[in-house]
Amino acid sequence: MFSFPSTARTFGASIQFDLITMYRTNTCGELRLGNAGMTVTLSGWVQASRDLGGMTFVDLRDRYGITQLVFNMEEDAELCLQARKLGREFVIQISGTVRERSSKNPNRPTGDIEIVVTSLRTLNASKVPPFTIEDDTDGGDELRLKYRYLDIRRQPVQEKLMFRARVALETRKYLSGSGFIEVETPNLIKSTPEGARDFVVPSRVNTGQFYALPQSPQTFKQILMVAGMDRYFQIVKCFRDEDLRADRQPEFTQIDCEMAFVTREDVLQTFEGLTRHLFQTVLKTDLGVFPRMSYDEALSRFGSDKPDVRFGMEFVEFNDLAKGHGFPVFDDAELIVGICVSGQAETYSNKMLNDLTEWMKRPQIGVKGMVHIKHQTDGSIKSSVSKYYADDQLKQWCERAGAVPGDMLLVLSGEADKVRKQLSELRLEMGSRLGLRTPGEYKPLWVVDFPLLEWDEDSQRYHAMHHPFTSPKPGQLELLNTDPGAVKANAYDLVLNGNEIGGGSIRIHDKKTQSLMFDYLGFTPEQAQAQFGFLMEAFQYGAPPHGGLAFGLDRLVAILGGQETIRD
RNA sequence: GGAUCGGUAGUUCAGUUGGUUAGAAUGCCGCCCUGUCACGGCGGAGGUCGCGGGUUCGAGUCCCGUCCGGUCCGCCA
Repeated sequence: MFSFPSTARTFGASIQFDLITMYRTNTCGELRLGNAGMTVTLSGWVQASRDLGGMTFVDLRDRYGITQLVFNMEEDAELCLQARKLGREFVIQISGTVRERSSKNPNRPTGDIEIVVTSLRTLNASKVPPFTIEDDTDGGDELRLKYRYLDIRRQPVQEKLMFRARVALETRKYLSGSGFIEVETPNLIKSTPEGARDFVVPSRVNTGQFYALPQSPQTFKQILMVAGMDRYFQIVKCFRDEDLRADRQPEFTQIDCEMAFVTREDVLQTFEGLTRHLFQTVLKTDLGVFPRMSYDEALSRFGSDKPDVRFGMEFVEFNDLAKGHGFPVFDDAELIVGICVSGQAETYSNKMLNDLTEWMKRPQIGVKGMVHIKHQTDGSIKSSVSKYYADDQLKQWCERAGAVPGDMLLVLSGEADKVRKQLSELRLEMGSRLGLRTPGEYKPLWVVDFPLLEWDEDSQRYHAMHHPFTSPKPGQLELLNTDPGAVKANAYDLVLNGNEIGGGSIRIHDKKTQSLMFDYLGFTPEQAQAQFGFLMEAFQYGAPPHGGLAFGLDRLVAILGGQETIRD
């Protein structure tokens, strides 16, 4: 594409060191037809160059856009030859005149004009980049990370960074406007394990001693409530030394908030407001009033504590209808539960059902088998369990599930907790396959009344489901001794399209209850004192009732931006 | 910690049952081209097939080991 010998293009060969008093009069994204005739100076990177022989076009790029430069052999041969030498990603400065194009490019905001260049200066040459700096790059993930500065030059990445900044700015605006004060909390702290492994930083002064990096500013924000800050927030890095996943990073950012003298209702209203504000300002979408659902209800209707409520396909239980008909798989099962898939009785062939069953048998899900009942459009029943149940009996199943002719039931059975999880996966998969999880549709949901404790098989004891500072719902503390698993916490999660984007609780604010909790969770008084003594001491100096919540900023940004992963 | 998939040209990938000189696209270099914008046409260069060992007349291909990366499980209040 370039007609000069490669020696002329070696790194730095043509850098000019004249005194430059000004780099640009405009950016590469702002000139329009109305600017025609203006003399301008632009600086930026060479995106691409097209040498047509008699004339050469160069696309000049910066953060704001791309502007086409034109060089003509007949008008200025020397300059045109100079332009041909430019390689990709050279940093150049040009001056010239804005001119209306004879053939316009409707795909670019600046596509109606071009710059007739009268002077060209190379500010810095560039090696050929290892991947193309285009919207659809040819570079793999690893390469893009190694040359992150080149990756970020790409417009889609720049847009994502700007988008994230905008979400953070709108968050600050909203919370500041609601009386929240942004406070920075320490990063080099004493280890206060919260379930995950701590990252650790060796101390230079005390050899052999280590600082921990915070997994969240949880205890600090509670201290700030005792300190009378009333309303605190922070957009803060948190660190957890655990293995990564597509939606999980060891270092991530939270919008962390805490409020004093609030009930659960106050907290939910405040952060419903924040979420609505973000969707309003960033996506121009009104989320309306967020529905609420108890943890127990979410689990029995959707098998998940973070259900995607963009579509129905709710769980239907069949224990009474299924048992006692000689089908051993069902007779032995703790729970027989299914979903009704609308209009698929005749679309889903046996092969498709087999493939689906194989998909469900993968170790990640691990079902042993799946029963289907097709309510055919002619009113008949086709089922994999016809051997054990009469058509009339199976029609009762359909009736319970609200299945009309043309619908299909998919039924799983087994141990209750496990089978709910499995059916939840199936529900999401069917929702995706049938296109019911509409991109651009947003259905928020508060999941409330989480259990306070969770049984852990490994250690044979109860663990805090949220964290040990979460308060039980009023009047439930006494249940701890009789039926610990039934105690509900004053905790809540904000769920959006099947993603947990935030979670929080009303906290314990008195030493007695907090000690009781630690004791119950298996901390000895000494351990509790050593790890959380500072908090319990603070609670003795007039700790106000308080509660709060934390959002995962990157997950929120990913959902707002319609992304699958939080990586970029 | 475990399972699994991958590593071949600058880059993204293909490579059959183990068999001649390892291919494509794109990028790069050169020549031609005055309205391109994924410019076009012609030509060219470019490879330690991740690394080490083994089987074999012969290994990109099969086996063992190892390193690196992805995904999933465990883990992640």
